[in-house]
Amino acid sequence: LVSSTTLISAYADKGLLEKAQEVFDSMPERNLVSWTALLVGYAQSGRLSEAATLFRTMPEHNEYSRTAMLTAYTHCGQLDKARQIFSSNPVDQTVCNAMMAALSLAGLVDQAKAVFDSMPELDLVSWNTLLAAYAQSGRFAEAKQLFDAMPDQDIVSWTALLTAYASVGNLREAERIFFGAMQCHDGISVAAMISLYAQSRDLEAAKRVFDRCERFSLQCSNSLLAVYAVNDRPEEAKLVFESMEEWDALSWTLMLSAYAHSGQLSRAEQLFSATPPLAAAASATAMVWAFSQTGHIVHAKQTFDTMDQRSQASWNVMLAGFGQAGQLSEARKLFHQMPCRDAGSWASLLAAYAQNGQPWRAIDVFYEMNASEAAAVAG
RNA sequence: GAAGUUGAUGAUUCCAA
Repeated sequence: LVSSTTLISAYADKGLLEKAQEVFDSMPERNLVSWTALLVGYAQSGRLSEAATLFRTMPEHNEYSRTAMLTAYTHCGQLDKARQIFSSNPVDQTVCNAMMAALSLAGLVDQAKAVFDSMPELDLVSWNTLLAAYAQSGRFAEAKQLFDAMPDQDIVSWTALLTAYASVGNLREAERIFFGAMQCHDGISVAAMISLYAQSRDLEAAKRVFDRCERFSLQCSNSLLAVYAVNDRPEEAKLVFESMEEWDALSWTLMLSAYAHSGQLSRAEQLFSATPPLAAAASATAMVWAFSQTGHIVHAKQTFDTMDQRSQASWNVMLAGFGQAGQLSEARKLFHQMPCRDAGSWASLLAAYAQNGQPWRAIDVFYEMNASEAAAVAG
């Protein structure tokens, strides 16, 4: 039982869900841990419907499975469902922390603070979550105040503080923290500093930090790849990509969009054909986007049709593609085919009508939304 | 001995640059 469950987790981590499912199916008996491990696997690959089905059919739940499902809904923009899990179960520290993160992701920082205030016990994750919520929403004063009030701080807290300084454009203070106050670093803290330099348009400094810290490779490389992709430097991106020792789905997406951004569509296609299964869904989405951007809506649709796992983002990208191409009836059709819709889907449909001289239909669409969807779009 | 929550990075709407 234990070793099969370990195997499920291992496959799930690598995005090999078919394998994980196979192991799960062949188990003579299962427990909550095995169910949850598989659920998390689907959730992390963005396969929400499969995760939800597992959650519904599993014989029992505990804090682990509830937290996992709550987070899965959050990452797919389904805050309502996350709230439902939260409010219909007994209070649990980790579930509260996850709910705070969910609210923060939806931009509802004050509601996250309300959860924080209601918690009987706070741990480091609770403090860090609220700190990050302030930092990400540009509420610097509150972030700093909370940081100083925390019983103790770890590298997560320090990195969040770094973001807080960045959000108010205080690069000097961020440097002082990164090179001075912080006593240790990991891939994410270095990646944060890289993108901070990139935001202040100092690509040289970004590269310098990267060169000094290559031992934290994957996260730092992705961060630098993103810098080059956005700044139209496909050659430098290629150098980074080829020097990497491991790649995740994001690395592939970044490299593809570096080519796409610079108009090198054939190079993008070439790379796309070499994409490993782990990155297949993300890469295909990037290609759909690249084709739509360059007016190749037919190719975009073809690529979309060959995908066997469609994330929420991929549906939205395709929808936006039809909008840009002026194919409104296709857009509307796709919108109704989508298994679920998040704020981005509604926004894309609205934009499609608005940009094609039919703003009144956009208004109709707007009134079709229910209140929570409208709130999400407004947010 | 196995599973969940927090920090950086990308693609989808609007705006800005």
